[in-house]
Amino acid sequence: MTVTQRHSKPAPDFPRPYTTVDVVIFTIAQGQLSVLLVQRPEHEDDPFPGLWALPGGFVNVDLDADLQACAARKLKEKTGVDSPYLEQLGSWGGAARDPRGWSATHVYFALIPAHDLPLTKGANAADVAWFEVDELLARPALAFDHSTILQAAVERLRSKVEYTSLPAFLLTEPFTLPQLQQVYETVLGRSVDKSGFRTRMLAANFLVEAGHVEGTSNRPAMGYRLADRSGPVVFPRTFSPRG
Amino acid sequence: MTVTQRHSKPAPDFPRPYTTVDVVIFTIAQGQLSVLLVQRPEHEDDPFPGLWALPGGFVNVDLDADLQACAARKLKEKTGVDSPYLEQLGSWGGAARDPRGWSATHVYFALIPAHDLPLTKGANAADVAWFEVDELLARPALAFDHSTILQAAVERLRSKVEYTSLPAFLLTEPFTLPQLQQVYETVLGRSVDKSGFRTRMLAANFLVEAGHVEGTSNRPAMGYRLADRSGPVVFPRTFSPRG
DNA sequence: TAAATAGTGTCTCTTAGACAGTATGAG
DNA sequence: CTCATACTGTCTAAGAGACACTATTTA
Repeated sequence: MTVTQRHSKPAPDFPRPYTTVDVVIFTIAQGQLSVLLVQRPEHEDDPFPGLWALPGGFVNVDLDADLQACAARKLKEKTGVDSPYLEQLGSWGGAARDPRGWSATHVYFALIPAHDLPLTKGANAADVAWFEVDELLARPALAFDHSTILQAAVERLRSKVEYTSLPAFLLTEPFTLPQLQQVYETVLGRSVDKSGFRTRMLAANFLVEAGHVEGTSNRPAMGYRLADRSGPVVFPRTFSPRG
Repeated sequence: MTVTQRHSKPAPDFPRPYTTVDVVIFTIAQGQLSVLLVQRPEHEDDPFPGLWALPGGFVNVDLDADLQACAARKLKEKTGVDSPYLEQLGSWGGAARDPRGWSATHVYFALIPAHDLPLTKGANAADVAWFEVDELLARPALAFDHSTILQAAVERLRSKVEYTSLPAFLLTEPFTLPQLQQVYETVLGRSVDKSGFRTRMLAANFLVEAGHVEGTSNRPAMGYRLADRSGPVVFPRTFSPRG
């Protein structure tokens, strides 16, 4: 895809900000909500050398048809995952966030199934690793304004988990209701009543049975798949326990 | 504010997309949910000549400290309103949305109190007018991808109105509960039970009494102001009537 | 007193939450 | 058998929705 200058005069010759796309990639690793980061090059002339940052980079106007495609490309490059849950989080732009000048980044957030990539340098690229979200939030030290962005992403995720089926996208299919409940509890950071949880999930009608799954031990549980992988289901209420 | 090239090498010399900011400005005009549009110049070489579009334009890297400031500036220019409710809606970018080339727009949405600007050309600038949202959605004919963006903005607004105090930002203070209820009903397009509505609003604890307001006729009603104008309050449940 | 709008009381029914119970597998 | 985990039943209390009622003004 190339930029075509059709029968229109060019846009006024304003100085243009840098345009980038960043992706906040969540997974459950080692039983913790985790996010994928890449390490900035150590070269002194690069901004934030050696610091960790969200995966992302400049929009390529020849490769990327639109912003979502650009985000999907970057996600594929870092994780190999092809069709995860991917939604737009927002955009951050200003004069101060990048020492090279005025820049704006379009941020997406992705959920991918539990990844066994250990919490060390990754396999696909050097200097890629999973980090536990809670540790990053406690000691924010990411490049650019990425700590702020990460915080917004976690807030959005935790808030949506209260009333949607989003956590299902963090599991490989088929999964069991106890597994799903565990993911909810991990993300929310609190326990949830089993009976109410099951009623709620089944009433929302977004799961289809997929035969019994041989658990690691004891009684096998029913396995489920998502009826529709295009997006989460919204529950009429929140999970909040009684006041 | 100018772009400073500090002790960092410049960013790689990728072609940069155009960067714009657009604002979806809602108000209640003539008892209808309405949005402010500006007419594109008639000049043949301009994209979408003569069509109506959302107010917005290129980011000015010298004037605008960040995206939000840019949106606030554009809103002030068109309406004179200074500190409305302003939240980010999202961003749209791609090769196809502007004939002049790859572009990305950061979209904000604003709520301003009922405006008496008639549904004709405005006072501040030529070619500015309020349009009823429902008519625009029924016959989408805006420039660029602005019909798509408007639809997303209306969906976001209607969805948030179900469980937040957002409509209060569409009223001038002090306002009465019946007035507020009327705004909810206008935006939602359905009626709401008076008793439940009052209980809910008062329980949410975001209103402070401001003395009785002389109504246009009959019994005067209590006037209220917002306890906190920085953002809406979130209700624990939705407005949905019983199934 | 009538009309109009502001504001309250009350009943019912749904349902979330809590928790105790039963079912079904492994060893 | 026991133990562990999957799954179900039941009680209770909060609160939303529906609607009828009272209150306070103008004309």
